[in-house]
Amino acid sequence: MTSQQITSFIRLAKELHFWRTSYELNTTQSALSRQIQALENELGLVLFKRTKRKVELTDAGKYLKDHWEPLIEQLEATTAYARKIQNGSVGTVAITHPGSISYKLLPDFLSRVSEQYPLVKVELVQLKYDQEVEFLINFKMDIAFSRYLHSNELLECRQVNVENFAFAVSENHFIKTLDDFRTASLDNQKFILPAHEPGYSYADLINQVLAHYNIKPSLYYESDYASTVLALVARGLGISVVPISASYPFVPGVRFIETPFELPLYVYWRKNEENPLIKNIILLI
Amino acid sequence: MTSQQITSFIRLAKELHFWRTSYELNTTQSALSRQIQALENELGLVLFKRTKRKVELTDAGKYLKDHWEPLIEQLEATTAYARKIQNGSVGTVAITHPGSISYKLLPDFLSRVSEQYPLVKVELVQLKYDQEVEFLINFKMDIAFSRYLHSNELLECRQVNVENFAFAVSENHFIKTLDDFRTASLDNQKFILPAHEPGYSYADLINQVLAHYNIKPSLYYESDYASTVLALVARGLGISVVPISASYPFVPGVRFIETPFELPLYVYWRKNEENPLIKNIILLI
DNA sequence: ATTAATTAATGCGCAAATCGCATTAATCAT
DNA sequence: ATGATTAATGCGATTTGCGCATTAATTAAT
Repeated sequence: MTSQQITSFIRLAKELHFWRTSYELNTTQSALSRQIQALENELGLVLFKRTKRKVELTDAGKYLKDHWEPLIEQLEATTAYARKIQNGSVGTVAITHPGSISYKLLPDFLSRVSEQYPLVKVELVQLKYDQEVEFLINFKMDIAFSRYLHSNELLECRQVNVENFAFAVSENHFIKTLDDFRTASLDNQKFILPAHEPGYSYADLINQVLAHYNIKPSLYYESDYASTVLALVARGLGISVVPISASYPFVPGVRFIETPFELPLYVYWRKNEENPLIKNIILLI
Repeated sequence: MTSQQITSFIRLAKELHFWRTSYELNTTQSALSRQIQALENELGLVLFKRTKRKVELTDAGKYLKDHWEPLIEQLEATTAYARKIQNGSVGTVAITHPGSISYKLLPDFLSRVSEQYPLVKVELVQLKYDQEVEFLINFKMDIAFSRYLHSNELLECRQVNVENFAFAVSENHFIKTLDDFRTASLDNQKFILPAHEPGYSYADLINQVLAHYNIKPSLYYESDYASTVLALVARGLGISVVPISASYPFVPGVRFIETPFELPLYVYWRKNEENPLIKNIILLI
């Protein structure tokens, strides 16, 4: 049984005229006639009552006309969907990202994704920096935006952009400008910073900033999540150093003081990624 | 696209082994390999990732395996049902019958029908005798059980059985035996009889019965429906003459007095009936 | 009643597809 | 390094499918 036979049958069942139907199907009357004969033989069914003059459906033929048509449509819809899977315009992509980009860069990116690939589902996760590589390699994540410079043979890496660091201080804090950091004494100030593990690029960059202003933070809270950090700053619990993009949403009670120090953002993915969907998404970045 | 290709694909998608699958499908490995290739080419899809050593599904292949299988099953179920329609084990038959056979003969017959053809639906109607032929010819009815002897060129007729007439009298009526009909005077008795149109066999037969007992009913109610007639008799509104089978259900308040007069039952259907279902049902009678 | 027109089936020849056999090439296990 | 496994492929034989032309049946028209 061929899909062609079935579609021919359905068309003929509607037209009830061999010659006209064969013309519409871009074939000859003889071919159509024999296709239908073959179908009837194979199924052991008489689909049409034919005279030399008229063609009409049998009861069984009527039934099959009604019930095959939606099936064939479904069949075609299914293969069409499979084709979308294959060319990567359908599926799910898991992305991990630092909290700071969720205000501007990530939404911009996601709106481009859903514009180009409306059927694609994106799973967003914020991972700690030390899990990023592992989750990519284990296929738990597909794409990682990261502030950190990882070097791994299995991963590809590109720098996405650069932005400046900013101090985040409470609105009421006596430090209000960048100059205040140079002049004022900061010995008693608490700092709220991400986990400080030497050898990791992000921590190193923050240290550079602090060092430039002669800050040696002795007391601080520790958090890797921008939203948490800023909430603590707003409550006057300390000063933090964050990417300036963390200031995009209005954060009540927090003053951002931009520094000239720069912070890159990287994106990582598996080398030789085979999934066409993920390849497509990466091309969008 | 062939149904064979699809079933081959599904089997291979389960086995993930060309040689074994081809063996199960009673064909050769080369044939199967090329079938799958042809399918992939036609659809523009890569269904399997093959190495010389291993076969595994692509994402698109996985999707199609999951979604094609139920479709194919439905397709087969559909043709199977169509085959039932063709051989007449599925469909609807409209039957008209006199009320009196609905107690014994008709239920017996219907239980044989639903035993042999469990999927067949039967529509039961009680028509007046003068509509029976018309409705058969107009395809409003398919089979007619009738007490009447119609002669029509387009119809076939067989006698189904013969039963006796019986008088139906109220329980309290002074007439209690057949002898009472010979001896008692019945001049003032009301009779409840079907429409009395001369020339119709059933009416004639009843007249014969009445004549034999020297009854000349002058006053009577008229009804063609057994259940109505008996209800009137039970209320003491008159005497009736009915087929003895009308006594099968317990009819409170009615006494049946069997006579030796016989009454045939006929069955009618269209000559050269084409519908295989109706032909099958008629064969059951 | 005869003729013409319509229309589905069919015989025939050719082209294309399919199949099975045997072989090849890649991969895995030992 | 060797042998075993396994999917792809070249090749020849067969089958299938198509188009053309014709046939046969039926309807419409004269």
